[in-house]
Amino acid sequence: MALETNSYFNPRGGEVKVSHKHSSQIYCQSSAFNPGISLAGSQDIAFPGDYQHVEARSKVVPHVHHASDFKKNDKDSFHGSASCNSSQSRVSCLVEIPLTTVSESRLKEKKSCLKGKGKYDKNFKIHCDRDNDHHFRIPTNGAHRAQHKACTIHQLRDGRRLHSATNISGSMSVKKEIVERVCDILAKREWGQETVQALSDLDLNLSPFQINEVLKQQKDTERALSFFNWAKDQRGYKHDAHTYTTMLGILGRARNFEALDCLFNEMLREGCKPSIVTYNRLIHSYGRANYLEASRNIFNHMHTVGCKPDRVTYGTLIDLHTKAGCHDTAVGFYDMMQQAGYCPDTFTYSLMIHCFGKAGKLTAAYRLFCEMVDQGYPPSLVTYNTMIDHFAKAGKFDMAMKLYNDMKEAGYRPDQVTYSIMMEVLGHSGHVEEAELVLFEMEQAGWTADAPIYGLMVDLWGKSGNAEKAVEWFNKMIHSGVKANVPACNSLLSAYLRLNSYNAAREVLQSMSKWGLDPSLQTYTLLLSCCKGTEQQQQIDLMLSLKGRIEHPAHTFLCSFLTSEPSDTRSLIRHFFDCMQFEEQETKRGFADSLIDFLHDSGLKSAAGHVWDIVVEKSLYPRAVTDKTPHHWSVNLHVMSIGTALVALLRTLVLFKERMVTSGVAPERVYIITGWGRRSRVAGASLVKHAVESLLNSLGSPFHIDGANLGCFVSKGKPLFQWLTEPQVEQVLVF
DNA sequence: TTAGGGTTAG
Repeated sequence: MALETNSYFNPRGGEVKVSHKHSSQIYCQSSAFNPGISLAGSQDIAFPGDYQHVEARSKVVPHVHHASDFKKNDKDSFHGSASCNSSQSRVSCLVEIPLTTVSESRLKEKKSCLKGKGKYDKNFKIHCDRDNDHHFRIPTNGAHRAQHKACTIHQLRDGRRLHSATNISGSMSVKKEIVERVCDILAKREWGQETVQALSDLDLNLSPFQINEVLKQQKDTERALSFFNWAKDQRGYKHDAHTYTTMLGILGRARNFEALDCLFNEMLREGCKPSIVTYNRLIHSYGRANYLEASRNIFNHMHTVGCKPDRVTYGTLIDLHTKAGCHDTAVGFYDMMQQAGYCPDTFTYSLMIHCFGKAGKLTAAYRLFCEMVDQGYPPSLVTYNTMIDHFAKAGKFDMAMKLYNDMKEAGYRPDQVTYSIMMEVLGHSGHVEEAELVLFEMEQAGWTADAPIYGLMVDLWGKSGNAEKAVEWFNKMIHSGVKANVPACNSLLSAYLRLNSYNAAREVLQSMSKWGLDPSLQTYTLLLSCCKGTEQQQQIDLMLSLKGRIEHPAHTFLCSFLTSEPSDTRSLIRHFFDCMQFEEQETKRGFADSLIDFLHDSGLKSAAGHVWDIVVEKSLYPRAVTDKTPHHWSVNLHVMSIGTALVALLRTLVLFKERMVTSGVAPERVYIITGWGRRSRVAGASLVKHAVESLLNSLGSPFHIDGANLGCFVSKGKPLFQWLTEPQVEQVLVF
């Protein structure tokens, strides 16, 4: 049963749709216009006759939607109303549903009507998609299905054989029951002959719609694919763009790209045209697995096949590139989106605010936040959380608090993310006890602490050097019935390693093993970053003693790296990072940073250099080496450890020298950005900066601090080139 | 016909 057109209420891009979703449902939906309100709710009401219930649902308006009981009137139709209210506006729709039983042929000539009328506050306007009367029409074939439907439901509940789905297509609840039955069969056992038999016993001709509903509920990839292939073999059945898209999404989520490619080719071969959603899912699947180039290739491919990217396509690409640290590319996609005629909405604005914040461009982020408000797009809870986080991490606590209050004023209640942000900021600025108070406040507000929240408390106390409090919170987590997870164990481990309490650290690792928690790449990063100083060998032993149920690639890698001199270092490193393809870039960067620092510290400079080369090749440091302009080159060592910063600097200087030799042109200026340094305790006293400075000074470099930026060394290109060709410098550069 | 896609912290 389809509604031909909707009534649109559109104050600031929000809309209210009233649609006849199905013969048994009326659907009233409103979205996005009030900054203060975010949650959805729905209300089902009893509805006599063929129409089982009317649903008034709102994505935005939480409490006030209303749908009246529909009453039969003397014109042989039902009438009633549905409304959505918010503090700023009210929308209500009067609906009238004729209930005349007509023949199919007559239906085609004369369609029954559903009339809707909008009422609204004076501040907002209603405009209608098709006509000014706010009329919308639905075809309906009335009550003659009711009898059949009742019979089918009865049979389903009876557990007897079902009618063919083609005969019972009229009822949503029956469709749901069929889907549930199929899902039950799939859930009961591993895929096999029994499953196939059980499915064929149902004797159903499932439609692509139903197959898709089943697929959406499948958690197990293999099972989903088996079901998908089973469906394909059913007589008269053909997958459509929806089922292909859902299956592609499942394979993408499981990172099974071989099967994904195969299925996509099959889709094309079968003449099933990929939709915009198909392409968006492919872009997302590849991108989340760090195959960013593949994502961009799909984006380009869309143009060649005439599929115009939409706001979601651009949003996905913006998000992926932000996560990979390629902020400039993300901004490029944002510009492209606008050139393609899409103005940013709340969602896209939030993505870009996140992007600018991650790129360290707080002013640009806030400018965009203000722009979005000016443009009439209310910030969402996510937008507020993001902006608060950026301000807080930059130490602008007054602005963070202002936005926090604005957010509450706009009607949002802080959620777990908001509380986490507040806790983290307090903890990292030395106020761990206040962070505890925020956690209690969170619990009073009705949220329960989960493993990540407990883990955060463990982490904060651990980082403040208080392992006792860290373990106290860890135990609180266990006692509250929350299962420990790997990050929480990592935090406790880190607390002990920080204090050189190796026995306690070993106990944590043993507990992890006992609980079946396998060490993660972060576990190895932690262990590696502690392997320093006089007790280095003891720490290395601890690290190498670590074993999960399945050996982590980092274990194999570090063993072969630390126990003997590997024959082909570069291919070993490359192979390891290939194995880490699906890890988050940030996580891999953390491991690489610890590894290079460790190798540099242990006098294995050559190996450290190889690791740097390969992580650059793998785009783990997309922002490290950039050109401000063609004549202004720079290397950014801002968030690196000392060892990594020095290795990166020397390698980049070699690169700059090669570029000058090849092009025969020296840049006007070259910048070395050290910032305040990740390891710095006191503002302005960056350990990275001092390490870089002493290296440059010891070699008599032409770099110097220029202007107000104390964290930036500058040199002109020509004297730099001369310096780089001096024998004692060349000697240092080769390792 | 119905349905399918993108965001924040740890």
